Amino acid sequence: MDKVPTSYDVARLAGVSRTTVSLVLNNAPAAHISPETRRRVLEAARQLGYFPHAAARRLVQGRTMTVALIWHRGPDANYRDAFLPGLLQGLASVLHQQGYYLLFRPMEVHESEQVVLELAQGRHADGFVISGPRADDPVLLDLHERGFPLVLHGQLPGTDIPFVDVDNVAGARQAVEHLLRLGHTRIGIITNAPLSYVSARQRLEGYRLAMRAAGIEPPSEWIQYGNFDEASGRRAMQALLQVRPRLSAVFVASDMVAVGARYALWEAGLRVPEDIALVGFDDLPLAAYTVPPLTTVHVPAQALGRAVGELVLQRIQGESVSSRRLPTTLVVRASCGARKFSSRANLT
Amino acid sequence: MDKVPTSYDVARLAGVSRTTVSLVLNNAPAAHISPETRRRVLEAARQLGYFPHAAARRLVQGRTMTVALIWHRGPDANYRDAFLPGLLQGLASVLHQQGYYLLFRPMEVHESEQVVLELAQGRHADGFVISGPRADDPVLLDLHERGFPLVLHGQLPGTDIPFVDVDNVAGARQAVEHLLRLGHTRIGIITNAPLSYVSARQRLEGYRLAMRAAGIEPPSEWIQYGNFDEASGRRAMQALLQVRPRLSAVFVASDMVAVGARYALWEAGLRVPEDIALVGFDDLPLAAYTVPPLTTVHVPAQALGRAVGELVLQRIQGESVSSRRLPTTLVVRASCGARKFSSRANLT
DNA sequence: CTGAAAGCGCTTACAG
DNA sequence: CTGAAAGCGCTTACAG
Repeated sequence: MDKVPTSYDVARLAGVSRTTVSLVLNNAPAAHISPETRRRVLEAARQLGYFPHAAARRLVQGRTMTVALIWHRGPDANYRDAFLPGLLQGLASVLHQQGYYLLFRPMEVHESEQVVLELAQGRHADGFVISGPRADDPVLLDLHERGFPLVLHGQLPGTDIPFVDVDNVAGARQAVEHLLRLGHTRIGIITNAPLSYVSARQRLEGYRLAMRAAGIEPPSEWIQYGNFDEASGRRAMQALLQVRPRLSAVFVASDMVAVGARYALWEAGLRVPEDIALVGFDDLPLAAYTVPPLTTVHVPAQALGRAVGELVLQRIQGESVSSRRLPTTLVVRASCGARKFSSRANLT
Repeated sequence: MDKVPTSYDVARLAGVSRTTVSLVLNNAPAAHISPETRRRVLEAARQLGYFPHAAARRLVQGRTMTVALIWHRGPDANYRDAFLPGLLQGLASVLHQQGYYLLFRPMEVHESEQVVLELAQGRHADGFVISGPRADDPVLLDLHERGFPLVLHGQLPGTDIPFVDVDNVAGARQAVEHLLRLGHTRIGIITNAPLSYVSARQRLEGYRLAMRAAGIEPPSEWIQYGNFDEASGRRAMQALLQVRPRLSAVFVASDMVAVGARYALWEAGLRVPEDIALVGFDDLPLAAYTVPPLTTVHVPAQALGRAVGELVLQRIQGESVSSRRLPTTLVVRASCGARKFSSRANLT
């Protein structure tokens, strides 16, 4: 590989000192450089294809201009993967706009938050976005308390580390209110995950709030628990089908789980939405192409990425920030029965 | 933020020189350190939470232990996003295993490969994986010729830059041979993209090879062109439905396009697979949950990521490598008609 | 087996 | 307006 030019090469070619090269290239505000000198330096740099050595800059400036995204893999890996491209896109665009780089670090189940400590202490990044934080590790809290810029994507109960999340309670509530408005009263729920997950508790809470506001106290047999995947949705729906008289609608707090629930209905010979109406949560790309298309709560993955990026950048600049709960929007398709459709014309 | 410990702090606490600290922590092979000294250094480092300053190491060692993933966004952004999590996961795991970090850099349509030059010349990374390379830029070839480790994900015609891709020709051929084996002879094709895309040309080629081997010369009206998304698939299928006598099967060289094609069939009141059999390409997660489930050619995203990681690491180590075409596997579900299914029992 | 010294390529006070 | 010098925190020959 060719040797790469240094600021010395640029200085020599332009006939100035390395100081001047640095001043020009960094647009140093104080130092006033003559237009002619500036031009010569810029031209020399361009000609040599010079870009300052990142490590040298980082060392002397004491900052890396890098944010690390810690991406937890876990039992919900498939589920979360669906959000990765959007989140990454949103985060990267905000960072790039401010001249920051993005270090991507997936974390396997067996790895501990020790990884974050290592990245932080070794100054690989100026700040961290932790996606899918786990509650059982003190490292994060310790780093946060020591002032290290940390922002969570997803909530971690019992800490004051700033987080970004979707407003799960309001989103679920919207979904259920929509069903209520359509005249349903016997509305069941399948959660997206076990209640050990914050999001599952919150979505269930939204369901309860909507029902109570309508004067309905849902009995426990109307509530079943999903576990991220389709199989869990199928099982849960089979359980709900035992309820007598039959439920007329079910809110499934995850699109993937909803796909399994829909399968169970098909197996049981029930039509959607004529026999049972369905509303999902997440608005995964596939939701628009299920049969019938799934009415669901849209989760704005890119906006989450941007928000998380904005917060971590503010933290890096030393500002204090407060957590953000992004609003969701209900996407009405055919599975809720709000739209008239012949099964043929509304496949997608 | 607290000040972070340096090797000097560790040296002082352990009662040795910084040289020794470095030797111990880097497991320097030559220098034999007494077990007692080693233990003291390790203990001191642990106690202080010391990790060497990344920038300082990079500067002195002349390498970053980082690979950059350049992710092109383009007209096919949605399409490619579906592969991002798998690719990223495979790539990151290979890199991590060898102690490398991953820098993620999305590239918008308006940005040029100049970005790669900047990252390379500024020594932000030791090597690059370029996903979705574009043919119209000389920067990549120039960097490659200067010996910079570059590996492409997806092919770039007319260069000898090593690439990793799926074997599109063989995959398409498999798909079509499967339909032929089921007794179909009037088999149409909808490409995944315009023929300006290498993968589209190759998949069409696989189709042609299979047909010719069966003694069938498909007329041009059997061939329609998709353009990544569902809408293009719908249009293309509508065109294919004009063919008389009717085709009995269609190979759609992209699952997303296939979803649109399937929609067109629904609109036309045709059943899958009874009236027209369908085979897709890619095996996106949603393929298992279309109605009926889509028989398709599986593209191993994670394996692509691992392969691309292995190649770039070898290039960084100075080895020369040759491009790799990974095999695909046909996933037989219900849309091809090979599996008996009642429409109810085989929704998923 | 261990330490003193040089040097990686920058930026940044500090002089002039 | 521009240059000489120090220093960021490491690793690595080189001595001892």
